[in-house]
Amino acid sequence: MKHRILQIALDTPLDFCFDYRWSASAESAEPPLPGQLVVVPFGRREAVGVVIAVETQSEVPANKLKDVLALRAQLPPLSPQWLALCRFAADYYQRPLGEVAIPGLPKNLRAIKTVSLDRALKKIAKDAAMHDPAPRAMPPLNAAQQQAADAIAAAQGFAPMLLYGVTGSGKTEVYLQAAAQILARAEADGTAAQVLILVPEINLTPQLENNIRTRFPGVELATLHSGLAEGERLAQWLSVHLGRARIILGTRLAILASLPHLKLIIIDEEHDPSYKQQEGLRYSARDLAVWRAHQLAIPIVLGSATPSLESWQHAQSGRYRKLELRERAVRDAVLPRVRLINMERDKPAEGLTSTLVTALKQRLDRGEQSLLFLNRRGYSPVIACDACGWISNCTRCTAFMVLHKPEQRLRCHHCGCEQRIPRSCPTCGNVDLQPLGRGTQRVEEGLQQVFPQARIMRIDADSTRRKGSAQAAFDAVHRGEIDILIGTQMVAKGHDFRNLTLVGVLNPDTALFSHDYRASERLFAQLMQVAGRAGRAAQKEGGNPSEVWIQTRYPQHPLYAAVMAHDYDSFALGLLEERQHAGLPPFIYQALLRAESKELQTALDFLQEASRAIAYPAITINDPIPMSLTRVANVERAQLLVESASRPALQAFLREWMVALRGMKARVKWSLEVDPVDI
DNA sequence: AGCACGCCGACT
DNA sequence: GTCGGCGTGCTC
Repeated sequence: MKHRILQIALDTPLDFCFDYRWSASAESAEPPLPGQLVVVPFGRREAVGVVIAVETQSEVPANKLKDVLALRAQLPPLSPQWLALCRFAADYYQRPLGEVAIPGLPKNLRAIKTVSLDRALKKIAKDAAMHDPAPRAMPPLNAAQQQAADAIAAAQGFAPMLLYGVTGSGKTEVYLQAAAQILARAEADGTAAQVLILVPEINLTPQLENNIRTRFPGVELATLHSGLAEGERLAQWLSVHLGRARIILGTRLAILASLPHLKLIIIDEEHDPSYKQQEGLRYSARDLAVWRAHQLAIPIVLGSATPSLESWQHAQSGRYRKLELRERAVRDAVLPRVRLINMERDKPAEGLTSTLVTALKQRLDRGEQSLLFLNRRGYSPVIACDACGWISNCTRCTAFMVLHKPEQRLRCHHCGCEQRIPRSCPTCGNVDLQPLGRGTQRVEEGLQQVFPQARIMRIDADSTRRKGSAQAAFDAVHRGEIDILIGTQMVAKGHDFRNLTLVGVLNPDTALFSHDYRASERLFAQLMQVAGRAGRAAQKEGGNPSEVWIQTRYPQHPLYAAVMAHDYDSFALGLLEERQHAGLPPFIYQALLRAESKELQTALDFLQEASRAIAYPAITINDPIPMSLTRVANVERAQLLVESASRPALQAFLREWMVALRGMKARVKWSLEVDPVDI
């Protein structure tokens, strides 16, 4: 048979594959294989697609069928397992297969013109040669670490494990030694093995990459994240796809990579919200990773000091095996003492209570470092006129314009629009406009007044806009050139500041009363994480223990009691009980239909119609409501929550629902999110 | 989503 | 007279 029909997945919103004719030619007599890339004519343009199936017939009328233009034969086919992963993700998140499979491929492979893989391959070889072996032994583990590493390495088949360890307990060492054991065993057996390590944000954990390189001399390491340049991305992706890279360090997008010899998956800080993609295909890299481990029958490690309630629940029920690290890895490094400052009694000036100022002063006198955490960038979240009540609303969004003092501008954090700070009130002319509230810039300014001699640095998205500037800033802290660091959640993650003995948390209370039921879970994780920055080195003989001070107006709140006791267990138990009573995840499953339009009513009407589109048992369809941030960039947004106690029932409903919605010819832009995290 | 076609308003 | 606004329809 000289002719075949190829079913091709293309990156379009159309939810089906396209059939193309393939004819044997001089250079390729054999038909293509599923998983190969092809160039095809598509409408009036050309597109790169993935071969899904090779058939002998098509249901498409012969006069509509077009010929495949080119086969990317130089690239080994993507594996059936990879195609199955894409198919699962497409099904589960209700997106077309091509939209899952294609955008994750390097741009150079998706380009119409042929690329030279040779150049990329030479680059890989050169990079590998650059890191010559300078062999270093693994540091000794404590008993709990060793037990965990051995358990991971000894696991057979699909083995999901929750590595629950306090901050600074040395989870990374456990990952690396388990990986070393698995790689060594494969080498002894003469088989190929790859270990995938996912991290929330690669730029915030630069030590890890160096750590792996020195620990695994001669072992090829690939990194996959969105910060790579195109040529680099192709080289890294190829080294993984061709099975050369043995350790793959990546962010969430790495879970969709071709990993032909995958034998172990590790997800560091598994609770971190960054594992959820928040646009396009809204996947959870953690959930896909668990599916992938199940598919390949391999172990997967979910590591955290404050696991997601989903994973914790699985560990409690026995579905995941729980491995625990209860102590800090560095001997004599103890957990910091966490205390509260009642802001009703100790009134803050410049955002700082006298207790915190005294603690900062002590650190300055002793030559130790301090970290202040405030999850709000800018100078003040809003400016207002005392005389007439005007406030700096964004004209395009239901949000305030934030004052950015260094640039002398008001800026909307949602639509990005900016303006100069008005000299006087736009409505009444009053020249005395007041900044209300406090962001990192304002705290930095206040600190400079209180401690004029101190070396103060601010780290947030604004201060680190230029590439590499975040790294430079963190390096300065590590070199001891900074006394007081003030920052947003950027400073809470991963960094191991050895001379840091004080953490101050300035204004965490807003999350206590959020409408988002996950806010307290996130706040707890954030507080534990930032508290964990203190006291990572061994405590000096007779020295003072590290301290964490939390400024709050609600010192009686149970969340703070749990943070003070470093007691995730009972905090999680309480939250899970609440969630069960309230019928919330992880006890039920959700999907969210969003609609946007110039007119709010149009969006709500569409959702109302959608809610009546089909009837289905065991499904709760709630009323459409405007989103909490209703208008962004002059677009009104509304949403409709769908719930079920059964995941299969929800999946079956969504499949039928999507068919009905696509047939509705909506006048709005709509999208579906499965397992939403921000409601 | 792209990318075309198509039918009406205001510019050199 | 043309340039260009975005409604509508198609992609094997």
